[in-house]
Amino acid sequence: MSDTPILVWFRRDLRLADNPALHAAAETGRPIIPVFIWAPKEEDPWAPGAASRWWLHHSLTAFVQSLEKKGSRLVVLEEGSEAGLRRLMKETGATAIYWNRLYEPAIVARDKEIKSALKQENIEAISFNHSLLFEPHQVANKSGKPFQVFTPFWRHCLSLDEPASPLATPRKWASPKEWPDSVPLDDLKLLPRINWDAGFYDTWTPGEKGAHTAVEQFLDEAVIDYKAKRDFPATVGTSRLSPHLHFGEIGPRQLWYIVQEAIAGSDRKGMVQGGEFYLREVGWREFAHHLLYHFPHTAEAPLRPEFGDFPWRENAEELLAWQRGLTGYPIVDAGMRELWHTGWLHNRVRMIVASFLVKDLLISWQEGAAWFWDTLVDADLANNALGWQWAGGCGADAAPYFRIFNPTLQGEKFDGDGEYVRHWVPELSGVDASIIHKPWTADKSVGDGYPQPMVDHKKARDRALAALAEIKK
DNA sequence: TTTTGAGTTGTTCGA
DNA sequence: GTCGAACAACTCAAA
Repeated sequence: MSDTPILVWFRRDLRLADNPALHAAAETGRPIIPVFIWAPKEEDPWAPGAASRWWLHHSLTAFVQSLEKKGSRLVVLEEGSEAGLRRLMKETGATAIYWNRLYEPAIVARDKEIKSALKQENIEAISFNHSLLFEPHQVANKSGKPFQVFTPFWRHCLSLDEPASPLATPRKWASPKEWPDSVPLDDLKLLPRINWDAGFYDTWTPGEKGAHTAVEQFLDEAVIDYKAKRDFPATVGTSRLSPHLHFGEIGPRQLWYIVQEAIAGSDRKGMVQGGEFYLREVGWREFAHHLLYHFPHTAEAPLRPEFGDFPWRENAEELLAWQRGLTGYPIVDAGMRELWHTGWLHNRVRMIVASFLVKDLLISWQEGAAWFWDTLVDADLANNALGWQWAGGCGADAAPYFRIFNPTLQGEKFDGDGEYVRHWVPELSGVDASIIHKPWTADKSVGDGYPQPMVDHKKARDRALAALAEIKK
């Protein structure tokens, strides 16, 4: 029994360093069979979108290579998770399964079921925390309830014990004498059939190594001025780590210690402030997971129930104009085109395009969330739900009622010289900075082929306020 | 139980 | 151009 193999079930923890399930399995000295199961139906209705699948394909490819360097392999299955695990145990004589926990409602339910079924049969099924600094069930306010406001949530987290130090990559581990069959990665058909992902390759390097390169770059360049620079989409002022974090190519505990170390090792004031602000953003990721775990309906439905009656408009044509980046508001269109081209969008611009869809067009945040889900390489259910509900005013935001972004003003504030717009909206590349965020005010027509604004913001704002007043009653 | 203080990211108006 | 107040009285978390 003690030398039977252990299955290490990899999901979105595609890394060797600080991987608790792998680490624990390696400690036993028993043979390890790494397994990945592609069973998107089990995550329904939130099976990975197209951009996510692109990332997953390349992340798995990189992960297979790192495993092979250790003399190991990745056994890929395409079937139901429980059935696949059982079949593999039978085939290999494995008597234990280790994995790292996830927190999406459908996955929690599935994993719980598998765990209790296996445990009843005396199979060792052990799960670990790899993806959060503070797990949802550890954090509660003084009345024992989950938090719904970020600041007290994060203050509370920081008062708890510091997250454990990251685990080292196991130097080596035993492998089974014979490897079971594995589905070739290409057979999963994760890559898009039409070639819309060309721009992704210039932008991203999925995989554990790519994640660490991104961290180093962030520490070298951006973290110093993070607080000041992170709002300007034309500069590389953010970490761009979100997809790496989502797929677990790096974990937040690693980030926590890397950033703390950088702060301690630097005498530059901006580093302390930048580092702390950055970790606060990591805290938002924690908060998003906290909320989705404790309020599992919030991927689909508003956290604030009164928003169930909100008079959203349905308008396929306007939704399409937004998706295509043809709204006539340059900063919105630049953002939507960056998203389409790179599978990612700067955080400031996410807020701007979201506010435009929800407040200016009065199209529901769920429509926006669905589009982001399909097009973002970092699409993450918890973060997506929190972000869109925040934009919609129906989520965890203490004072949302009068916050309606003005797309012209936002453009002028955060892309003052128009560099970002010029890059993503070539029709406007020759337009002067003074009017690039309001090209419709030009004396003579500018921007060949660029559309007129699809709504008048002032009127749209009044319409949104009226709609908000309606559900207040 | 009641009270009190505070809340990611904003905009507009009028001085 | 800059600044503070109003937006509208809300909800959460802690004392």
